[in-house]
Amino acid sequence: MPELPEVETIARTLAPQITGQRVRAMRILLPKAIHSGTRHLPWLLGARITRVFRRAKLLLVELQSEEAESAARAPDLLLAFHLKMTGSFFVHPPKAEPLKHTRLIFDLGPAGRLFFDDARTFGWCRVMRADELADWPFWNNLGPEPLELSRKALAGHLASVFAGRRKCVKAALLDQTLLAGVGNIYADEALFRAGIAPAAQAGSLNRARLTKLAGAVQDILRQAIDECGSSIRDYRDADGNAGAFQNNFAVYGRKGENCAVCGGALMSCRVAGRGTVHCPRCQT
DNA sequence: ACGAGATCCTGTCAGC
DNA sequence: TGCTGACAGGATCTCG
Repeated sequence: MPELPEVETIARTLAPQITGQRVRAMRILLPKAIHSGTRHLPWLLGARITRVFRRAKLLLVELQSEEAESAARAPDLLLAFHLKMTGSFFVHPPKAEPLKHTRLIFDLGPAGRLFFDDARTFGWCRVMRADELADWPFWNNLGPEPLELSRKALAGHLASVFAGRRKCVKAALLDQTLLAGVGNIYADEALFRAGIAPAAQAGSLNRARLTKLAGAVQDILRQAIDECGSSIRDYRDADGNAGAFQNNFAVYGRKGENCAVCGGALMSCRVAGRGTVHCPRCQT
């Protein structure tokens, strides 16, 4: 379940392996993994990868088509991947054949074959011209990056987008149009650190509590990036390494265990349709 | 306009 | 031992 820290880690580990390489061929093993239709696929052939980066939970691969390269124009193509729960990348040797869950293969010639694997098949890839990004509603509706704002600015942003909202704060944190990158794990962890009950109404939180929440979200995301993300079951980065932040979880996956702060039992419930663990004594 | 719930999908695990 | 059902969850869709 790659959230912001996991996608960031994947982008950082994948970039040195594929930047500068050309796409020689592409193989689609699961057609529904391509969300954009196939009209742009031919442009990918011969295109050179110029950048690998992240926005929200999207992994973005920027390319320069052969046509743009010969005309000395800027990179003009973009692959946008959403890994959803089980998407992963790995660069295999040049002749590697697909694995059980391989959905897409990008043949990079002597540099190897980039596999997009995804057991649960929720993940997808959009193939776009770079200038089509501005017309993509999903992209346009994304909220700000939590680590690109100061703590004060993030608190102010939360105050403004949560104002008047009756939905619970956890659902609001998971809403990518309000804030980008936070998923179920880091929402639970941030709410615990901030001492806020997941079911509290978003619009009911005062400025002091929102400031605490803003700090908790930023701290948790920074620490998780420092530890290369969290590995639940099968998450691996593009070097095949597991993250380590799962060892720091205070609540996620710890239902029934004792709260590290007050010693009371951690409770499990459903909030916003998601499995949620919290400490009823520390979070109000 | 907003919010809640169902939906997609397959691997894993608890319980019988 | 082997089967069944619950569960995991991001974004989208439908419905109230």
